[in-house]
Amino acid sequence: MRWSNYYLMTAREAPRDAEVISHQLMARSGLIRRLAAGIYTMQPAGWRTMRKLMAIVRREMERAGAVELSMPAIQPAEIWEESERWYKYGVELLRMEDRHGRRFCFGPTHEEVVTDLVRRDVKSYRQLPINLFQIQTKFRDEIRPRFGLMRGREFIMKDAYSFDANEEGLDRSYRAMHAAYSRIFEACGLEFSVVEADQGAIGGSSSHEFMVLADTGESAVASCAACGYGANVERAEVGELPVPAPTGDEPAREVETPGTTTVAQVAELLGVEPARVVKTLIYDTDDGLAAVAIRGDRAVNETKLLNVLGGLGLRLATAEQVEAATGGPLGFSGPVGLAASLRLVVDESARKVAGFVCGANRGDRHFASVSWDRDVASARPIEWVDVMTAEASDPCPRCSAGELRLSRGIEVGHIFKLGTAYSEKMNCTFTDEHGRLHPAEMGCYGLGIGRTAAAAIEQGHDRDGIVWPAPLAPFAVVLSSLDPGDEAVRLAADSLYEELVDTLAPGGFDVLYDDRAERPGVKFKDADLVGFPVRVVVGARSLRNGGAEVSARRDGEREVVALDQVSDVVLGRLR
RNA sequence: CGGGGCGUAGCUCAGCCUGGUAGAGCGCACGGUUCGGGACCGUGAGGCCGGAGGUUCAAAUCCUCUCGCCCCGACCA
Repeated sequence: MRWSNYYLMTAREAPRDAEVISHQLMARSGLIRRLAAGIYTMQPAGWRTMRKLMAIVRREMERAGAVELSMPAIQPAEIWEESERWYKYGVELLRMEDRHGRRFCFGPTHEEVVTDLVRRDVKSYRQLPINLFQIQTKFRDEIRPRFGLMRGREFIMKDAYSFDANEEGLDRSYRAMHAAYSRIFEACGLEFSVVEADQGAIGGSSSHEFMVLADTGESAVASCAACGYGANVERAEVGELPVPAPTGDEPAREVETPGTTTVAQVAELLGVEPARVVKTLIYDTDDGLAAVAIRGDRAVNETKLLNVLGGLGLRLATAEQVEAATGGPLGFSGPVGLAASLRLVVDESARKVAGFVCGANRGDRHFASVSWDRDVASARPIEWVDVMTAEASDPCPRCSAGELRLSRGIEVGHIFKLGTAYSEKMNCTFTDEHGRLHPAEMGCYGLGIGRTAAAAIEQGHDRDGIVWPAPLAPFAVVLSSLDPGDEAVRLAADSLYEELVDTLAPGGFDVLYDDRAERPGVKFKDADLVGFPVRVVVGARSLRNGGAEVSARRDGEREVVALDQVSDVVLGRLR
């Protein structure tokens, strides 16, 4: 491809709305152009990167036995009502009506469509397992799209869905996808880690996220260097925390604590460590109010809490709701004397605190030396749960040696075991060898194409621009002719271009020939900005020096190479 | 949805407070000088100052409404 005929326009400045580096560099290097919030055109060079990534994904998916198809983006409401997600998915589901008033949505994911397809085609265990995938445009009406391709409203995703006859089969399908994803991200040259994830609204029994590690990532990950445990912070467990020393069997007593509405204030006033204080939060849930108690030095993990309490959402109760539920003002709630009708869940970590301090459900009053068994459980039910947010340096939940480290990552892939959640609701059943009907065991596997490309830039860039991993670069090689007006240079560059194309094409490597009538500085800056892994420079000077100059974007290492050696050297650099 | 901010040339922005001829840099076109890390000089094209309404002799500027966009929070397959 000759740059003079191509469509690749670079810019010195990034658009004002570009906040993260990948967005800035994609915009500056002419890869993407914003059309509306979270909606982007893939310009030709950007689309080449997407196509390369999609080719890798296709190759590895097919190698893992998945079969490609293409499902509609527009989906009728009926199947979403069957799965009940028409009601549960919320505002992110872009709904619409056709001219007859029939209701549709623009698919954010395709469990319903694929389940509807398979239930019509698959009748027997002999037809299983099946794994169907597509690479397709999705739409999610994100509350806050941002960061360019990292969190768009319209975006390209590879989604796969497996159907098995039993759980063992699902395990196999899941492991095959796990392995395929690992190969994909390795092939892309990305540093990533696989962590346990929260299942969220999609449901199911198990899920893992593939995280590309980057400080700008939107997801927080907890991991243990000692044993390899890794989990999204939304889900991360915590090992045994040190417990404050027990205080003996002294009875609970009420103490005056004027104006102390925070754990820190109470702890200071009473001269105890915050871990000895148990804080009680009142949450407003789909099923009414619920009280949540946790050690005072720790934060509630609302994702875990939502999983415990059920429903679609929760929020902290208002001061009025707190007062109505507990009889005391906000800031003085506690488990002692709470109405038995009010649901009480307590984090396991608080269970081991003997003789704790808690709110008295009266203004300016706390209880001290409280015992769960003696003072709370005797009067009402308690649900012991894990709703704690993991923090850095917490003990690892899996091994005794390690401690948790928190880092940030970009979620580029997510795999789920769905089990029979959809197949039961949508009656996707097959006949087993004994003639009995069973719902299919399903898995679903998503991989963000644009997000992966953006993550590659977050991981690979420097002051001058993008440093692509070679497999994802729009072109593997840029050939810059510095003096296109000079007959000798032009002839040498032209023939070098032809030769490079011939030599590299069989290996799947492509060449962009910068034959533009631009000054050398412009060509160098553009080549660095767009980030072609290998650069070949031909100019009057290089010819005098004996040929062309070959250099690598990543380390800048240059060498002058005789013209007839250039293709071999370039090929060597790319492998 | 709550809080904050911004919409002026293709891009980045000034002008607005204190109403009176719409500006700069980059980019673009043409001419010239340059030519190995985003050159320089000259000339030029390019704007419903997001939209609507209002105040005023007069609105980019003041007021109201509205649309779009960004940030923080809430929320989040």
